[in-house]
Amino acid sequence: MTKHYILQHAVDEFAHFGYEGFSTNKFSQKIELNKATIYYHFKDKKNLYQEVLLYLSENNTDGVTRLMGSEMNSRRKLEGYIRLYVQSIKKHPQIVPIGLRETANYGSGIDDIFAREIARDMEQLETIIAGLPLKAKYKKYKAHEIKAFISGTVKTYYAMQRSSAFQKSQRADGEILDHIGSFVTDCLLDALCEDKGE
Amino acid sequence: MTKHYILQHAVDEFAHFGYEGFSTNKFSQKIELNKATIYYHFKDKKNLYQEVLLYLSENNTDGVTRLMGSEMNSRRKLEGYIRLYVQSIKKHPQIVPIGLRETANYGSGIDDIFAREIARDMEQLETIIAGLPLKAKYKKYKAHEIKAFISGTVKTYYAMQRSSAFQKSQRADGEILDHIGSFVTDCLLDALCEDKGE
DNA sequence: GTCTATATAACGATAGAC
DNA sequence: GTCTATCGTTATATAGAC
Repeated sequence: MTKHYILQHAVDEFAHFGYEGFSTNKFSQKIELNKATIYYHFKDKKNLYQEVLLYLSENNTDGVTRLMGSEMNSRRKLEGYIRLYVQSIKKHPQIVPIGLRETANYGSGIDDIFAREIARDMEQLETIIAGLPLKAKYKKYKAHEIKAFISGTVKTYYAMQRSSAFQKSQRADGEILDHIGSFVTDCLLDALCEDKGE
Repeated sequence: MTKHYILQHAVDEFAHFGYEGFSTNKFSQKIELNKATIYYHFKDKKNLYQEVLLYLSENNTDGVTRLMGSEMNSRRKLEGYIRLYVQSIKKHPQIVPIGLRETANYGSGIDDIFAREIARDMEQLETIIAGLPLKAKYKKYKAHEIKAFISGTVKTYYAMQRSSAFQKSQRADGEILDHIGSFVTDCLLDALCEDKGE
């Protein structure tokens, strides 16, 4: 299906150049399809980008919802939450640059549907945290700080490892992401939770 | 001085729209200066952007260097390192969106001078970490993970608080940044270091 | 559903008057 | 040092043939 073909390649193109840097001219040439064909399948550039965002966020919330319904304790649920996040980036590494740019735009390009998905994700993380045996000094922190820790650290580390400004370790994506995922999980649990609590 | 006037406003414009989204036409109208005047003071758009990056990174490395030469123990030095980072964003909040987009670009727009500054910063952080009484399980982590934690979490949290997609707390910049700075500091020291070590 | 051809606007950048 | 005027290019988007 042509529409799917366009979408798949648009994910890479937006990840590489960003929304403003994305050119329909160059993109159509690169994927060897006429520009008008793209406009037949997608209303405009903005619509194509929104579909890309939707495609990248698919099934993420489902996994977390399944996790919430499980019998695990809160420590395991937080581990699972981070693992699901890492897995989503393994599946679609384009989430990293696209997500970082969205963060940089202070959510100006986020529509209502997306805002609601974000709110739901934040509520689920909030629930997990509420079940943790938090040390007293960490009780003032909520889901926002933890979310910023997880997504900020994982994306930044992945981008650093892919960056030309740092010595490239040339490790595979999966290895890099598992590594930083473990760091975030260990760091969070060791810092925030009472020893061997729960 | 006109050149400084242009630069000051360019910082805001690039922070708002990104490099590709920055229009010399609109920018010149906004600051009520002729477009040709801008091109008299700056060779081209790329040069203006590089000067913006340079302006935003001024004096940051100096503070860290001063910190390194002090008599503090490594815990205090790490606290100081994070505080200096937070202060640099307080002084120039535009670092957040611009920095996030640079990270998203995997360092493709970073020239050699900048790459060397980054490398030096990383070495200094490495030295601080080497002096910490790390728990055995954290000895495998280096400056890259810690750097990603600090800069990723602070920037992401600040952007989230400024974002329309989240409930805005309407706190002032300084308050937001001190808050997340404390979180990062506490979290890092509590997780990584042996209790009351050193 | 995919193409050719084109409309219209904005882009970055510069020549030259003052 | 700042302006007017304009160049050449590229951008997003569409009308209409097939």
